[in-house]
Amino acid sequence: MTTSRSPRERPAKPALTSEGIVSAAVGIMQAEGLKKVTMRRLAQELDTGPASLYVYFANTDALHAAVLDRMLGKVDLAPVEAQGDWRDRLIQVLSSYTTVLFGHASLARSALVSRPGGPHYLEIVEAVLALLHEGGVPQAQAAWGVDILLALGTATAAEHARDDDEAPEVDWSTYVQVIHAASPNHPYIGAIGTDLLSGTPEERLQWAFRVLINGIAFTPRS
Amino acid sequence: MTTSRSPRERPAKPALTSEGIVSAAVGIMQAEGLKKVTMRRLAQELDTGPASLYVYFANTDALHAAVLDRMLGKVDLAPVEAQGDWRDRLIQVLSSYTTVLFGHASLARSALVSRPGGPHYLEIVEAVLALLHEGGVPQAQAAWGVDILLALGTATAAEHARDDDEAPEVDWSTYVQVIHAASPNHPYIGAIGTDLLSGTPEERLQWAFRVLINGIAFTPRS
DNA sequence: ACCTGAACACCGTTCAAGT
DNA sequence: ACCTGAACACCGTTCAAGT
Repeated sequence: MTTSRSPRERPAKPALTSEGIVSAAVGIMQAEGLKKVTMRRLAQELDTGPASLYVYFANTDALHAAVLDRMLGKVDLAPVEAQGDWRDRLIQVLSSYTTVLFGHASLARSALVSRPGGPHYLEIVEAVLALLHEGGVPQAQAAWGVDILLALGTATAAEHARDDDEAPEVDWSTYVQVIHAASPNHPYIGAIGTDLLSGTPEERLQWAFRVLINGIAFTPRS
Repeated sequence: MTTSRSPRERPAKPALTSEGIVSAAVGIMQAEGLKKVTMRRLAQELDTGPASLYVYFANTDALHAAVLDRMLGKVDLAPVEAQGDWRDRLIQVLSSYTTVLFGHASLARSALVSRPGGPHYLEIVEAVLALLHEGGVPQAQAAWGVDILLALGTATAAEHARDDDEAPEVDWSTYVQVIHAASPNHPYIGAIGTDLLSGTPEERLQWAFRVLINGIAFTPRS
């Protein structure tokens, strides 16, 4: 009487699909961090056993890669079609990419492990290539340049983003002390001092993107 | 009769020291990969219990960071004092840094997690700053530039290096198929085609370093 | 083909108790 | 201060058996 007629009373256990599994995984990640997105925890959430998930994902890395590509769907590619300097619009796309990863450090790290190749990642590659083309960057340089631009965004996110469940980033004053202590034996570090660490991650990354765009545009290949 | 007089028969259990623990950890890493460098496995190697190691390292990440800095001692900084174009010598130092990380992908990944700050890392930073100074790169640009140069080396190693115990890198032909499949909807990817993936990681990284050096030298901050 | 329970072989970290 | 055994709370992955 309770079970067959009224699926709302106890939500019917939904059939497993890759999409559904990834959705559940994203849910866990947003609530508790990627560290908790384990085969066992996910199976529990889906009311099944861990072994069932291996029908859809070969291993935990593959699962994380699928979560990553799902998240990359949030990247804002509108600047490609917008008005304005191509450099600025390229930086907007790259910043959006980085921002998505910034929210989940461990996700950025997984992007380093299994080079992303999902559909959303390809959209981003296409967008970057379109903007480099608009800027008249020689094709050979654009071909190798995309990779560098995205890799630097990924690496920055992996370094600076912190998941909720992780140890907090080391205190700034700790670094200042390290630099101060290093000064006697390291004259160049001493001379530059705290400017080594100045600026927000965002400011530094903006400059880094500009550096790369200039370098890619003006450095011939071999 | 056997134990007290002749330590060679059964090597005396050495007292624990940070240095000794790291040495044992490096040994395990070289034999079986960083994945096996766990508190439990290491304790077993040192003939003690896992809890003992927490006197020296706050957690597994801290242990891996110590292993990383030990490895960074192998980076060849001689080009700093050598003759020749400063750019070429800078690339030599950066290549040496990357090569050390290439041997152990998971180590490179750990460098992304806990920004390295050990003594050997500082030596490398100092070396890079010395060469940028020699090249007349403005100090503000050098200050932020070091970080980018090393981060790109780290990221490249994290992406391309494979540990023995890991899944092998995805087949090149797989990527070619992905690109081919993407062509209809992604004109720029289609136009560039396999040049997106051409070259060895080393060739690409050499060019990337050149791109960065040029960009850093010629892109003013703010 | 898809799903499952149960098992194997591991983990990190803490804590109370010892020296 | 340093070291330890034991415990708690987890993991990934495989496999034989079921539907």
